[in-house]
Amino acid sequence: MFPRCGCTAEPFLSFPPGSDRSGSGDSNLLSFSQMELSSSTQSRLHPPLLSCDHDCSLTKAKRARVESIIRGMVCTEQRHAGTPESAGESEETGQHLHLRRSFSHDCGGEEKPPLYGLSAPPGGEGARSDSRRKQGWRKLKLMSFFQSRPERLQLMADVFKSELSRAVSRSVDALFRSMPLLQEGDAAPQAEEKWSFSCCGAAEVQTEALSLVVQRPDLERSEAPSTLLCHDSSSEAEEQGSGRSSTVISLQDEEQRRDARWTSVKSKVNSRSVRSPHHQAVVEPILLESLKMESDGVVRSNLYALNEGLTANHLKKAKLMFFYTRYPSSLVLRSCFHDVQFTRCITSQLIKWFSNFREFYYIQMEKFARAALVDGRLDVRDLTVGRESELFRALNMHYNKANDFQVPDCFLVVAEVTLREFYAAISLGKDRDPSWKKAIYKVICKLDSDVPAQFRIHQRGTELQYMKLKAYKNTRVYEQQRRRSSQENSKVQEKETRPPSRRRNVSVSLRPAAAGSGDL
DNA sequence: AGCATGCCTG
DNA sequence: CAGGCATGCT
Repeated sequence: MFPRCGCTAEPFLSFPPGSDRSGSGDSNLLSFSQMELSSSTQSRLHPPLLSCDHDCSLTKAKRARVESIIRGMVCTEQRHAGTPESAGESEETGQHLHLRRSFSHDCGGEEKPPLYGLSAPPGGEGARSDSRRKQGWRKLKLMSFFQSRPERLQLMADVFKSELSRAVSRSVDALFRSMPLLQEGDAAPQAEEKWSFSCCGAAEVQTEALSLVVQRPDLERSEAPSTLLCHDSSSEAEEQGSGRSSTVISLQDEEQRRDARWTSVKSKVNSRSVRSPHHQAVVEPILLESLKMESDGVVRSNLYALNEGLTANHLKKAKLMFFYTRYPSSLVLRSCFHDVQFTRCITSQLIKWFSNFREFYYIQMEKFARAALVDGRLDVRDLTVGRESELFRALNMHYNKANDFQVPDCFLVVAEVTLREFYAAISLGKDRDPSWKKAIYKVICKLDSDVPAQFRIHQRGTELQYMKLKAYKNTRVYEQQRRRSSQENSKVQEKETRPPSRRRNVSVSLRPAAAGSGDL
C-alpha cells in the first residue's frame, strides 16, 4: 500500500524479484527522504535528479546511516562496558564488536552469498544459542551481502529501517509491559519475538526522546483499523455513502478501547516518571541513537505523527479544508487526516479547530454585514464577495496566509450567502435575539461541499506541497511571473527548467514546520 | 450523567 | 488556538 502521490517512485521502490515487501510494515518502508525525492516538486521539475548521480549519493547516504547505526551499537556498548549490572553484557559486547568488524570488512570485500540460517557467529560460540543473537547475526550477514551490491543496498536499507521501526514498537511495548503497574490491568500478551538490538542492554538513562519513542502500546496489534482507514482514504467520495456503518462502528469500538487503555497507560507513565525516579521508563540507548540518526526516516515520520498528534501542517491543511467544508463530519476528518491516530483527544482538537475557524468566519461576516448596513446599502444584491473584496482578503489571510492555494469559487459563493444572511438578519433586527445566529448557521451548514480527493490521498508534506504548487500554477499570479521569467531568460531551454522566483518561495514556505511529518 | 456545541477569554 | 464554562440534548 503505497502513498498515492500520483508520481513515479520507481527508482526507490524497485525491489529484486522475490524480495518480500508485503506485510504490515509496508508503508513504513518508505522513508521521508524517499517520499521527498519521489514526490516532491523537485523531482517533477528536475527529472535528472533521479539519475545515477543522485542515486549514488543517496546510496552513500544510506550506507553512512546504516554504518552509523552500527557505530551506535558499539558506542552504546562501550559506554556500558564495565558497569556492574551488565553481567551478560560483555559477551554481547564482544559479539557486536566482532559483527562490527566483519561488517566493515565486508563493505570493501568480495561478494558473498547470503548466509541464511547461520549458526552462531565466532564471537558468540559457546554462548547460549539464543534466537535473538542468531537473528542479529543473520541480519549482519545479510547486510554484508547486500553491501557489496549498490542496487541491493536500497533493499537492505529498507529492511533495516523497517526492522528499526518494528524494533522501536516492540521496545516500547516491552517498556510498558515491564512496568509492574501496567501488568495488572491491561496485561497484553507477551511478545515472543525480541529483536536483536534489545540485547544491547538497557541503560538507566532517561532522555527527552522518550516522548518521541513512546508509542501507543497497541499500535502494532490494532492493525486492522489503520488498514481500514487507509483503505477509506484511497477511494473517492464515499464517506457520504451508505453501508459503512459496520466499519465505522468497529472503528469507533476499537478506538474507545484504545482510548481507554492509552489514557490509563499514559497517565500511569506520566505520574510514575514524576513520582518515582527509580522506576523511570527506560529505552534502549541504541534505539535512541538510531532514532536521532533517522532524522529523515520512517521512525520519525511515523512515530512523530502518531504520538505527537496534530502538527502545524495539519492545521494548515484543516484551514484549506475549511474553504470546502465548514462543518466537516468526523468521517471526513478521518479520511483527510489518516496519518494521525484518531483518539478522542485528537478528534476533539480537530473539531475545536473548525469551531474556531467558523468563529472567525462568522465574526468577519457580522462585521462586514454591519459595515455594509452603516454604509447605507439597502439591497442585499449589492453585497457581493469577489476575490478582490476586502472580506475575501481578510478570510484568505486567515485560512490561506501564504496565498499559495487557489480558493475555490464555491467558497466565494458561500461567503456571499453568509454575508447576505447576516445583513438581512441584522437589518431585520433579529440580532436582538441572543440566538439569532443559529438560523444562519443552519443555512450555512447545508452549503458544505465535498472535500476534493487531493485532501484525502496519502500525502506527507511534500506531496501536499506539490498539490499546492499545482493549485498555485493555475493562478494568474503564477502565469504572470512565468511569462516574466520567460522573457528574462531568453534561452528557450531555461524556460522549462528554471522555476520562477515565486516557485522557490512556495516550496520554502511550505516546508513542514514540525519535524517533517504529518500532512500539510 | 455524559456528550456536543457555542461563547468568552487569555 | 485552546481552555473553561454554560447550555441544550439524550
